[in-house]
Amino acid sequence: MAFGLVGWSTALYFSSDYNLVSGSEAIMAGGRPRSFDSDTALDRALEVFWRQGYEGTGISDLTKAMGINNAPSLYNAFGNKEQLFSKVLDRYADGPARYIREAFDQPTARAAVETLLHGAADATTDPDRPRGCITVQGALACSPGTEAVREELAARRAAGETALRERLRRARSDGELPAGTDPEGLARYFATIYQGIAVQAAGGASRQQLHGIVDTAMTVWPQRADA
Amino acid sequence: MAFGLVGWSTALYFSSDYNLVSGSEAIMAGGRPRSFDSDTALDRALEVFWRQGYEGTGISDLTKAMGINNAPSLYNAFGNKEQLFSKVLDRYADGPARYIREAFDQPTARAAVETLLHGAADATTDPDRPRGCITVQGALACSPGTEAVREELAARRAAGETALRERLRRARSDGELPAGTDPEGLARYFATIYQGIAVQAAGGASRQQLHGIVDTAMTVWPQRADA
DNA sequence: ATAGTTTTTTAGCACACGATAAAAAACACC
DNA sequence: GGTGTTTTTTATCGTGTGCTAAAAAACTAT
Repeated sequence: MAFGLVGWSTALYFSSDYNLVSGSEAIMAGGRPRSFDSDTALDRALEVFWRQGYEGTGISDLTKAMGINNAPSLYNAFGNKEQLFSKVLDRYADGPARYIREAFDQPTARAAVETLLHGAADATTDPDRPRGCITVQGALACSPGTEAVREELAARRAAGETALRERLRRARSDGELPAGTDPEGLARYFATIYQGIAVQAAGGASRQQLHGIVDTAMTVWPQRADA
Repeated sequence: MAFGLVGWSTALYFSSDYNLVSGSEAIMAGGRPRSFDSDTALDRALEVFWRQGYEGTGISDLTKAMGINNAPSLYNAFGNKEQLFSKVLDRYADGPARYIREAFDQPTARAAVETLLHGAADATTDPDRPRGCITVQGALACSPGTEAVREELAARRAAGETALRERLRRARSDGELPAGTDPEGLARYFATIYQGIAVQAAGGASRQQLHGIVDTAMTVWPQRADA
């Protein structure tokens, strides 16, 4: 009874979009095969959204870049423009922005922040990719009909800031940071640096210049009294 | 002869757009009077562009907000969308962003930077205006057809950074900053803070939080050895 | 071969975009 | 009151937007 209900409701949920690409490639039971690879298509879509922003990107820009001939194939595979953008953001986090999560693997908070910011300097000036950061320039300001996208990007930025704050909190507990340190304020400061670097990169600043900014920014790091 | 030629060519130049609003109100010789005030109309246009960005703003959004009934009146008064945006940016610099130029009136470079950044914290969170900074969020990323606007904004940001660099250079000459100070790098750092603050404000950070960021950012200020 | 499933293709929807030609309206000057 | 000038109004233009219904095509399983 319970199993039946659960199974039924689950099937009902998936039936609305089980042919959509979610994580890795979906298992297909028969039917005409896709003429394109979903992951590389997402990479192409990422590049366009990254360069042109959400509102600056048209469906035709996407299909052209993704190697999809017609709009219906795109809608069939990825849902509407907004859903596609979300999938693109996930792929961004797992691809070009993977360095962010990896920075938190550093043994000390200071090394984590340094790795994060120098990684940003590199990632936002990668010659093989668009300048800047899609999370910042994807939709900083937009028309009322795109508010949801703007808010999703703001939420993703906030999530990064939260992770940073928690890492700094832990560093204070561990004694890496002085007891008087304000983790919230410090995390906000480094998030501001991060986002400022994204704007600088979008404006044409060189990789070397951005690394210099990071070096300057790191000088605010609180020193322990006994150091 | 010379006067005639000059007068003629001047008239020719102005004849293409002498009815456009440039700085203050144009002197009109006869003709049907404007049904709207150009400066307040520009203020309304500024608000829309500020909130929605260049590409997120439609002509109909503008006419509605500016109190202009029909598109031709807008085109007649301000030229096309791109020209209107330029005039709006000028009005922004003389209005809500006036604090930027005024910050340079401070007696010391340090006071100038402090005034500039705390001014940014206030201006980007003014409850009576859109969040953030139009120079940053107006067109960070855009479609290929809007590249000129993106570049104009980048140029305006670069101009601010240049002014800051020159002020810091002077401070080094004056002895306010140590001889070993790098004015370019320091100016880039503070410009990054400024732009990061704009992103933070667009994302919903409070005024108080932004002032805290500024206080943290100012701790990098180089100390003289004899201080 | 047939049936079932999925994708692609074809064609087009309703609407919004930036921008403009032509005419009507409202003023100044004489 | 007429003339000249400028703005507003009316009615679009051509193009692009995000999106979709319906049919054809390409596969799997039987």
